[in-house]
Amino acid sequence: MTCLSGQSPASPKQVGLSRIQEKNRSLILEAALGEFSKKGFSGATVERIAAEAGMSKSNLLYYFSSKESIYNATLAHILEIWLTPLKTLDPLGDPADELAAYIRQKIELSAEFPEASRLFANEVMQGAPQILPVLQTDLKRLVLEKSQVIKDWIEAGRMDAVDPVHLIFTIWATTQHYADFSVQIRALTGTDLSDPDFHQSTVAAVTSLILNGAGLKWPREGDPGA
Amino acid sequence: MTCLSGQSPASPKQVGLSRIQEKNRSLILEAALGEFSKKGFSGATVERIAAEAGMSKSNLLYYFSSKESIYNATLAHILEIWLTPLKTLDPLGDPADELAAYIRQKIELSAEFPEASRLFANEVMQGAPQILPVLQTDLKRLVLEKSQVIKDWIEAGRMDAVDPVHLIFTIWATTQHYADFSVQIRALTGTDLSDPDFHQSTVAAVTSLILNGAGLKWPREGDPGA
Amino acid sequence: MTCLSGQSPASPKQVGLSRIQEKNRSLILEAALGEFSKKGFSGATVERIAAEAGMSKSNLLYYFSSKESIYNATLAHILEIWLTPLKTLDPLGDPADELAAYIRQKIELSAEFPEASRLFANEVMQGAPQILPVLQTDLKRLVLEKSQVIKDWIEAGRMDAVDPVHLIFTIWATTQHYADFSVQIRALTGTDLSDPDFHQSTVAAVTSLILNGAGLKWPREGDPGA
Amino acid sequence: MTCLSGQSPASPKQVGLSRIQEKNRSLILEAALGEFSKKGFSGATVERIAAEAGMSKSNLLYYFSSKESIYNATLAHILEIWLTPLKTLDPLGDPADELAAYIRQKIELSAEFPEASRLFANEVMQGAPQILPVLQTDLKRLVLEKSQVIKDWIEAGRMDAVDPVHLIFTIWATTQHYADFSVQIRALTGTDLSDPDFHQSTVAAVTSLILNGAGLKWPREGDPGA
DNA sequence: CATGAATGAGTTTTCATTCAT
DNA sequence: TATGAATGAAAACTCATTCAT
Repeated sequence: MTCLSGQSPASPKQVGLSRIQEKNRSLILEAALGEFSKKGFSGATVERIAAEAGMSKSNLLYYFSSKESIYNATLAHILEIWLTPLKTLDPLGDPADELAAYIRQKIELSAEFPEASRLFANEVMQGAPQILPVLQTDLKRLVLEKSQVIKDWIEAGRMDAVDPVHLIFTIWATTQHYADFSVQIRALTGTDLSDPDFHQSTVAAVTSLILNGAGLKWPREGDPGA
Repeated sequence: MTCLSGQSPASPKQVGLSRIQEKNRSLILEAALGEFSKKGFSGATVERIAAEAGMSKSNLLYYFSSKESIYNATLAHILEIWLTPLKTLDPLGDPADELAAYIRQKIELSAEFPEASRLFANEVMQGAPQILPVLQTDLKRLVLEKSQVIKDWIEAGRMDAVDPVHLIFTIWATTQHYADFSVQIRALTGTDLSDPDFHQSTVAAVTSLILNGAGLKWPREGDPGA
Repeated sequence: MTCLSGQSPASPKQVGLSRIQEKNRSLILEAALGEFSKKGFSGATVERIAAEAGMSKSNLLYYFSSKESIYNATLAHILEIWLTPLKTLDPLGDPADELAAYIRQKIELSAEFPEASRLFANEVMQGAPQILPVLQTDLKRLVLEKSQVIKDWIEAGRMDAVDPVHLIFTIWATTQHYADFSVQIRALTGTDLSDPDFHQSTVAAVTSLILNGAGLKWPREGDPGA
Repeated sequence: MTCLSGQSPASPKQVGLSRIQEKNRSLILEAALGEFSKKGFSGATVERIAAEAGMSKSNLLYYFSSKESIYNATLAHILEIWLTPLKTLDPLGDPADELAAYIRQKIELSAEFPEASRLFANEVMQGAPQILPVLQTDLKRLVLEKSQVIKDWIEAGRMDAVDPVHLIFTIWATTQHYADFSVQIRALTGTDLSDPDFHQSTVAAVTSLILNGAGLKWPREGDPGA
């Protein structure tokens, strides 16, 4: 993956981090995710991140040499998680099963890591200043690869001729929307993905819409609900 | 609509603004939309907005008494545009035509006002600090009303039994995605909605996916392309 | 009197001011007195003075060319009133009567123009940047003259040998205190000079203290109260 | 005492301040007293206070989070000193001795801390925005208590029936006048309390006036001068 | 005589970052 | 590792004053 990791501590003598270093870096990244996703890069402050991570500003800057490097490390940290589900789309599997599984996984990510979703959305919306290279290389490669998988399914007559890239965009858009716009969703419905019932109805509705839209029967005959 | 307008200049004697005031306010709002959507609230600076609007910082603050009031006025300004399309969904029309028209309009908005879309997304993602009340009242009322329209179509057997709210969310998510994530889209496809071809293929793909997903045949028999 | 008057309007063609000019200058001075005495020179703003005077900032600056010139005019305006009572101290009168009358007048001024008193106090406390020359010339001459009057009374055996200057300072200090510290007085007693009863008891107490302190019987035999 | 202290630095873990903190806070308060008493709250600038205290503006704001908090801390700092003398008025002592001592102490404070006196006067004259609560509680309690002492002396026939509150006000007014109006006093007499001779003559004159005014012989028989 | 529009200098405050220990 | 102390650059906002009409 194109390098996006934050700098190492000032004295990089040891490659292997000590126990306490490992723990503090992790505390910082967690705190940073909260702050950056809530306030954006400019709105977040090093001081609040440090406070949230339970350490002094100075100490935080011992681990990450600048605000930007914390931000980059945070992005790098979530990007991995973010792109994993698509990788699992299996060309040998059944199109409906594969796409349904993908959608389900994406919604699960939105439910479990809404802050990561918002951080990512924020970064991209502001022009992807940090991760544009990653998008242009790694993500592009992945999308091309999986588009081919879908194209193959289409050519094999196993689903309708939907544009694979638009299909992928639609899945991203829909699943991430439930994380990114959760405040709006809660304002309109009184609930959001953190509620298991709403989570389940979301998975059902989105999967059904997209799969049927792609000419795949869903839910399958005799398949209850999900 | 729940009030969200920015303050008027110092002497509000006249409701109708003078020519020059009208023009300057409009210049400011345009500049502010650019800045806020690109940098977020905290990242934007009054100075850059003023420069972009072609006036001094002080003069800008003569028209809007604070950064926040510029932001609110900008939000109020776009909100109207933003909510209009859904209002046009006609209970007496044909479900497929109505939904297709709605999707097309939303994508057109995304193409024409991507910055407005990103500003709105940003606001909601940060917890909708300014517009939450509007979401909870006006938008909620509108969504409930249009959900009922869809429900009626379903009960009349004119479309599949998709959850109306999820259907609306899916349309929002998908259409806005093309504005909000245009940098990512451009990184992956080399183009975006500003390209008429891509615009058209997006409308076709999204409409087809969602309408077919809702059990509505699309494109109709003998309907070429769109 | 050493010159301290504010500048005349921009076009000084006419020495005699028009009716409306006269009225506006007077409105401004009144408003300025309120503002300056409440907030001090730096804390007062031209805008608030203008608002209080019921005109636009620009118009106010048509009458007085700068904030400082308003301030000077205000000071000049009150100084006359401020120094008048001492001038009336009559060498031919009875010491007790004269001093009692002076004290009564000073307290009346404090009651009627507490803002003027505070403005004056403020100016002096900040080093009398504007009126120092007046103090050094006009006021000094007056004090010397009236000190001599008191000295004469002392030499004539009509009162005790109190230092005339300290006597004058004591009268100033005491009488002005009731205006300048009225907030503290109200916090401690629940009332102040604006209450006729308190006004009267103040006159009685202060006069009695100072006159008896100077060896003058007060209140006189058979003189009820005052 | 009703709370009026300024905030502590960022990490308030330790109640006891470090050596360097103690020193810097004290430098700041001293500089602030000078600035605020000379220019008033609005006229003073954080930058000048910092310069006077020999540190950068930013560092000053590391110790006090805002201009207002410096101001409050400064007020709190002087208030203690300010109210102490009255507390020493001893009901068991001789009225003349006690009052003379009180007057002497107050004039000494005026001589030693004229800036504190002016700061206090300024605060009260502007409506006591910060210390009104202190006046209404602590100071009021103290004044009531000491008024009773004086009343007892009067009832015991040890002094004339002067209103105790007015007596206290007169003492405050007179003694503080020599600090607050020292510029005027210097303009009129060519000297002020900083001159030992003038200091002494002031003590003599004021004490004599007030004590004799209250029916107390002063100076006592055979008591030379003071 | 009056006002709306515009501005530049100054002021408070925030904040990432550096320094010393 | 850890932190308190210090700082400079930038940002929002204020306000007296000027300009044009």
